[in-house]
Parts: sequence; C-alpha cells; structure tokens
Amino acid sequence: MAAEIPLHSVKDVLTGRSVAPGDQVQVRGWVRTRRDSKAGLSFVQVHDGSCFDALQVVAPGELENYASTVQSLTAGCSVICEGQVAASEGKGQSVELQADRIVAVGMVEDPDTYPVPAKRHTFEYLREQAHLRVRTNTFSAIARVRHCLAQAVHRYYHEQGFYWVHTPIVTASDCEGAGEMFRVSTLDVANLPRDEAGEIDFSKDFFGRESFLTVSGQLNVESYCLALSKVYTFGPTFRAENSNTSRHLAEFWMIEPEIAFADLHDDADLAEDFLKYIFRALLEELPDDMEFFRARIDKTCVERLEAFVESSFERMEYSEAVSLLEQAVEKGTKFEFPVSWGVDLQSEHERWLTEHHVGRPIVVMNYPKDIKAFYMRLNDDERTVAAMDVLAPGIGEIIGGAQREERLDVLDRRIDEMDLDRDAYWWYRDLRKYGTVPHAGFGLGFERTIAYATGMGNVRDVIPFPRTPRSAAF
RNA sequence: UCCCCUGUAGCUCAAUUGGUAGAGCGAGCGGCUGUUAACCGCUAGGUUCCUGGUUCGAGUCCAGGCGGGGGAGCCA
Repeated sequence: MAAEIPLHSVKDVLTGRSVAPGDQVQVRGWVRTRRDSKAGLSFVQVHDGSCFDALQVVAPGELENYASTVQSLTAGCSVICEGQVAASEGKGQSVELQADRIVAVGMVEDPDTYPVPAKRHTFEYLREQAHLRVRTNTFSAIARVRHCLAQAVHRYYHEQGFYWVHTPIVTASDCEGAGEMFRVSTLDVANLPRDEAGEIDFSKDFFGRESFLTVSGQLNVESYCLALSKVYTFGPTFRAENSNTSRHLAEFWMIEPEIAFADLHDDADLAEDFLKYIFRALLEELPDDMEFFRARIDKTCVERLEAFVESSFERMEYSEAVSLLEQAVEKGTKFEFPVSWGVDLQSEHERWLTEHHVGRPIVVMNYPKDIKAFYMRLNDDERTVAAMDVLAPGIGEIIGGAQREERLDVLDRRIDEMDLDRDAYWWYRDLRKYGTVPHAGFGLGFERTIAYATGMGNVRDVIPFPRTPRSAAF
C-alpha cells in the first residue's frame, strides 16, 4: 500500500473539494455493486461512509487482475482503488475513477449467503444483521445524521456558554424515581450473602450498597447547575421497563440541559431555540442524506424540518389542552380514554393535539401536581406544577422538563406527600439550603429526535445496536 | 405487562374444503450492453420456528413454548 498516490475519501472525489479531474488518487472502501460490460470493462460502486453517494470506479479489462479478481467482486468486498479522476461518460454521476489498479483487500467468502446484498430488505431483518446493516444506504445515512446532530448539540451548548457535565452512569442511590432500574452488582448470584434477617446483604456488594445504572443525570446535574449556571449532560441512560414499542429502548441517549436563575418559560425558550439549531445544522450539513430520507423513507421529513426551524412552537396550558380535547369530544371526536382535568394525557390525546389540532410541535405546560414528579416546582395555584412536555407529530413526547422546586419547605412537603424518604435526598436538599435559585431543565430523547428528523419509524433503527427487552445481541 | 397480527428457499411472499413445495428478488453460470433498481436465458437452493396432539394423510386444524411486528401502559 505505497503512499505516493494521495488517499482521498469518496466525498473528496465526488465534491471535487480537494480533488480535480485528472488527479491521481487512491480510494479505499467497500463494493456496493459491480456491473460488467462486455465492451471489456466493469463498473464498481465503492462506498466508504464519507458521504451518501458511492463512487463509480471504472475497471478496464486491461487490469492484470481483471479476470481473476475484479470480475469476482461482489457486494461487501473491501477494495483499494487507484486511478485518475475523470468526468463521467455515463449518466448518474459527474465524476468517476478510471482505475489503473484495484486491490481486493477482503473478498466476500460466499456471496450467496452475504446477509446484505444489493437488494431491498426489511428493517426487521436488518436488525438481525446489525453488524452489517450500516453498509446499506439507509443505515449509513442514519449514522451520519446521528453524528451530525450529536455534534450540533455540543456546538450549540458550547456556543451558548453551557458546560458539558459527565454525570455518573452508576448510581448508588435508589432515589431517582424515573422508572425501573438495572442492578449493578458483583455479588455471586448463585450464592448471595445474607444478613441475620435473611435479607440480601448489599454491604458485601462492590459499592457497599445497592447500586444501579442511571435513569437520568438530572439530579446530579442540578448540583453543577447551581455553581456553573448553564450545564448539560449528554450520555447513555438505562431503563429496565418492559416497554415494547417503537419509541422505547432499554439503553438510550439523553440530553439534559439545566439553567440557573430561570423559570419554565426560559426552559421552553431554550428547548425551542436548541431544537431549531440542531435541525438547521442537519439541513445545511447533510442535504444528500436528507434527500434520501425524503425520497425513500418519509416524503414530508425535509419540509417538516424546514417548517420547524422557521415557525414557533405552539404553547399551551395543560388546562387549555384539556378543554380543547373536551370540546373535540363534544363535537364528535372519539377517544378510547376519557379526558378531564387532573388525568394525564394519553398518547391518543397528545397525537390529536400535535398532529390534528396544530400540526406541529407543541409545548404543554403546567400539569396537575398529582401526576408529576416531586421535584417539579409547585405553582401558586397549589394544584399544578411548572412542568412541560414537548410533543412532536409522529413521535409523541420528545422532551419532558420542568422548573425545579427551589424552596426547601415546599420540596420537603412534596417529598412527604409522595411518601419518599427525606434522608435519601439529603444532598439534593442541601442544594436548597445553600444558595438556592430558581432553575429549570429538560430531557431530550436523542433517538426520538433522530427518528423525528429522518422519518424513521422505530428508535431501534436509529441507534447502532439497540437494547430492548429480551434483545441485547451484538 | 396487556391486546391484536405473524413465523414456508439467503431475503420478500404464494400454496383452493387438510392431499406430498412455488414465484419474484438475491446468488452461480452464460448472453447482451459506458453500465448504474440494468436486461434475457439456464442452474442451484427447503428439518415449512420448536414440542406434542387430531387425522389414512398437517405448511394448512388444536394445545403449549420460542421468536418477530403493530398498538396500549410506563416514559425520553
């Protein structure tokens, strides 16, 4: 693999950014298809992940390994190609590579059983081939979108003066209260230590107490917020809920900003500005990939995002949402579940609001206190808390957030009302004793965001190796 | 966890009232062509998810299990 010939990505060659027709270049990648022409040449589509399109490599019959190797190339083979960049004689691409050397680095040992040949596959099948599905158009595009959005998240917060805080993955307290948790233990499950009462003795466990994988970085990040003012987390989150839906994963990534000296309206403003920023970045940076999603996955995804970044979120009080739904019922809309003030909105209600009533994302604010978490700030009406959900068409709840209860006496009252243990929250309560301030934040599900942006219908297809109940292959 | 649907060739699916397995795509070979969802021909490819039951006979009917999908709940 001598290096006299400069290596370039497929993207370099196709965009002409650092390569011009006539240049000698080397390109490395994987074969998507090969088409032979008995005029004595073959066309090999080579992709390397650098962009959506593959590079057409023209292999003349004069290559010394033409018959022995080039004509045996099939989908999935890895190759190194050297040659001259040239304007294409055919339709479908502006430039191509006129190869004078093609090295097969790794052949596909049995093309008949290669799991992802160049043909249509269902997403369900490709989930079982998660190690190879990224070689397809769809999944390589998803990988690039995921990267683009992740980079945009960090760039946005960095530019806005936020600090990225690495909250712990392992949590040794059970006070997070956001759902079922995965236990982390080094105890021998076949021989558990017991105390005198016969209970499992977790003091013998690795951390000297029960420990779990985090279900949210929020409580921890609040402590950093009350010193650094603007912070966020972006990392993996784990929920052991037995949820079997297209929008739940047992392991997913969540972005949780937290801002000090801020109320619920500041929180909603941040959510809106933030989402617009990352979607604008996606539209600008990956037009080819987004065009693919528009053409093959969801015809409306691009116009939806374009409208999203130009319009403002609909904002609505919970009470207003309930009366709208009640009016809809009076006018004949059928819901499976009844609506009345005090009950949580069902999926069908959220869908009606965001898809049917306003047709774009909507922020619902100030929910009844009895259906929300203890740390959400009690409003002056004493019956609602400063909570918000951002609902998106097709996905449902994409953001859940709140202004936090900063008053220790009210927080303690709420902890007691919900039958929780004040001592377990001692350090969280400390934050209210020592220089407390109004503050707020939210959690954005990263996979739901990607699904919304691309029109992909299942979050299992926008994370490389999905973990769901009864499924942790790969 | 609950409700509904589903499991046949590498993949996507057919198979009449229960009667002994078929197509397209993919793959291999050949033909044709600066090709590009290529096209034409030929060939290979099956423990019909598993276990048990009914029957002369089960891909088909019944029971249980396992896997997959959609919806609900929980939530992001």
